[in-house]
Amino acid sequence: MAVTMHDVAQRAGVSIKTVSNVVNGYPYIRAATKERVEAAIDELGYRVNMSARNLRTRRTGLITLAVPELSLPYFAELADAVISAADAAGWTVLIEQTSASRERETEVLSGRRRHLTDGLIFSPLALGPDDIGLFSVDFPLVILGERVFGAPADHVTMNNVAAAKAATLHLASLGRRRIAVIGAHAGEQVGSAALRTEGYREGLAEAGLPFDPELVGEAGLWHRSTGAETMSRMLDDGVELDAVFALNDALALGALHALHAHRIDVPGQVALIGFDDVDDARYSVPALSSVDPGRDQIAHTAVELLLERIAASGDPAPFRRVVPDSRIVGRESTGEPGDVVGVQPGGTEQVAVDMTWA
Amino acid sequence: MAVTMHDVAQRAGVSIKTVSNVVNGYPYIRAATKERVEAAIDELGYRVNMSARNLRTRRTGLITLAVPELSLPYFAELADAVISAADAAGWTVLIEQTSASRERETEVLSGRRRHLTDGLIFSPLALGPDDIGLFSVDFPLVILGERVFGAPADHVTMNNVAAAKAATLHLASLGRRRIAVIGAHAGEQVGSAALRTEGYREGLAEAGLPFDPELVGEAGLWHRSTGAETMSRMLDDGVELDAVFALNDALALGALHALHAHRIDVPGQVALIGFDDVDDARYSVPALSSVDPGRDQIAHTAVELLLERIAASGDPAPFRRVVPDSRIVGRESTGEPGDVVGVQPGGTEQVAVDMTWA
DNA sequence: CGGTGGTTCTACAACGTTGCACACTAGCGG
DNA sequence: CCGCTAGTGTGCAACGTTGTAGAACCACCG
Repeated sequence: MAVTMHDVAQRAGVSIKTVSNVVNGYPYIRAATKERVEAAIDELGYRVNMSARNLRTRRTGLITLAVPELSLPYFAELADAVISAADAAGWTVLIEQTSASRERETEVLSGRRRHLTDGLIFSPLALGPDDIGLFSVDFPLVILGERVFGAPADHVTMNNVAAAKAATLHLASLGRRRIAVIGAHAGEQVGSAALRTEGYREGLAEAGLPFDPELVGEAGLWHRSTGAETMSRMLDDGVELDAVFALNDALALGALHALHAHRIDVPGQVALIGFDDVDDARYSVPALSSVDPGRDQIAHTAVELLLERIAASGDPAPFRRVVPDSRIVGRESTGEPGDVVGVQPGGTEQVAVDMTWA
Repeated sequence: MAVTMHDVAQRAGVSIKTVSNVVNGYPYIRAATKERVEAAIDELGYRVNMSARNLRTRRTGLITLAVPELSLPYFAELADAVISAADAAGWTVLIEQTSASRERETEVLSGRRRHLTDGLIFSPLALGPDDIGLFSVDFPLVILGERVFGAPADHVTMNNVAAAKAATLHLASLGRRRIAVIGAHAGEQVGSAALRTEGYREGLAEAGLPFDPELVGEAGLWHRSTGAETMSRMLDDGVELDAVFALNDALALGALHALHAHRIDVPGQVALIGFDDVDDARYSVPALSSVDPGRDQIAHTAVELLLERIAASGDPAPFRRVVPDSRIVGRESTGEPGDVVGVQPGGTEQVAVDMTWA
């Protein structure tokens, strides 16, 4: 049924191995031979059988990207960027959705699908520092996000604290004194919520503004709906505020909805800034100011680090932590035209871990 | 290095084939033997080598979903739904982004990656009826969308004309007389734009409203930016209108932005409805009315049809065309609370094609 | 006691490819 | 004319799994 190298070899009058050599670009082949083989390939419509090649070479040419959900724009855009970056390097990406459940995130690290691909780029949302043992794996792994630090793996993250501080200071620089935050997670010590809230407090302090617990809006899930609910609750409770820092754009867009429903003008009465700079931000009404954490660079770097690990399989090279530059993008919701109004530099750090690579 | 069935067999004191049988759930195995094998598997941390299994069984357990771009929310949500549906059936999805380019769409049908998976769910945006030859392929294929009809493959589509007509009639039922459309493609005979514009004209006719070319806004790409530009242009040109039907939600959200910039109240002065019912629609300001084309059902059906084809590989079963029910969802942008205000039924059609299945 | 049928396990030969080692040719310097 | 190198092509043996066929064993029936 399917055409194999054997068929091609027969038709071109050469050995199977020569066909293999042609297909793989082995240099020492006479031009005439190469042409004959290529002609036979075209005529028969031959395609390499990936399963056989993968079995023989112990490589699949695939990498996995594990994210909570594609219907969250931040992750959809991240996936887009990762797929494009991998594609440019000749690799193919398989996406796993974890729904941010512990069970599924654990499965990503050890489940049946693990062996389908040569490496994993993983953005955990349920697993945390207590699960760090799970991340000591014997395959190339790049961790994304703010939940797991110090695992024996490369890590691409963002400068959450600095960027959140800059966002808060930006609101203060506009003359706002009652700056609320939306999306906090009470009592959490790790993760984006904790880090960004920390940045918020640092920003307040530097601006000489008091921290007021009343201005902290909790929201476990960072969805538009929870952003709207939290904002509504604060407004209904009569909290006085003249600016809002939402810990991501979905929350911000939800909050915007609620502000509108309460007939509050943005940015006239309340200035609003989000975090992530998803595509939507540009087109909301009014356009949403946001923090661009360097998503494209994150995707690009993650793929690059992973492919390096795969290529160097076995080398106990030191693990790296990379933090891209982030930017404050000012748009209508803070009364600006849509420019980058601030940059927080990132950097790269070598993390020597005395753990060898399998 | 890696643990194989051979190692497990040795440890459990059975043959390799018995390990294989245990792993694959073959029933005639003594409980004691099975336990011994399973213990050995656990102790050694054995995982089946997919490449070898795939080579032997001529199946990969993977299917491809080819869409233009994940950063377009409609496709991100479609991908989410397809991955979930496939996952529930034990299959894994590989996503290809085509950027809606002819070259990449052609490659999806015949490129090097084709052989990585057992079947393809393909939503073409560049290829059209003239390329129908390309769709006569010898592998399981399910086509999505409105660009290619009559190809020898299963097809899941939407009732574009009926739904667009219903959306237009809905605007008319609110008393609007000058209903504009945004996103038309002049001169095109196929694709979503042509079908939805056709539905728009039918709706006008049924409502007894005249068709006015001035009310037709062209927009090649269906992005927020083009929606905003087109809407702005029409308003700047002084076109009189009291309602807008945008051919997708991205256009609608862009148009909303432009309407706001022109200080036009929605829905007070202009009622607005989109198409696709993406998640965003619920959270714009004001919330956007839209047409839900049955996205979940589309994803679910596409996976189901594809897996059936894969299972029945070789059978020349008649091809099917499936059209899910679509719904008009009325929200604030048409002055409604957020309910389904109309359903257009779909259906299934058997398409006998005298072409056998490879 | 032979035959029958179900159960449990195994040996062997693929699946289609590539790594390795090697054979052969031609050219060239010594 | 020998030995060496560079260029060109081949045969063989894996890679780790499963399909096929059948061996061995155990009741149980007539």
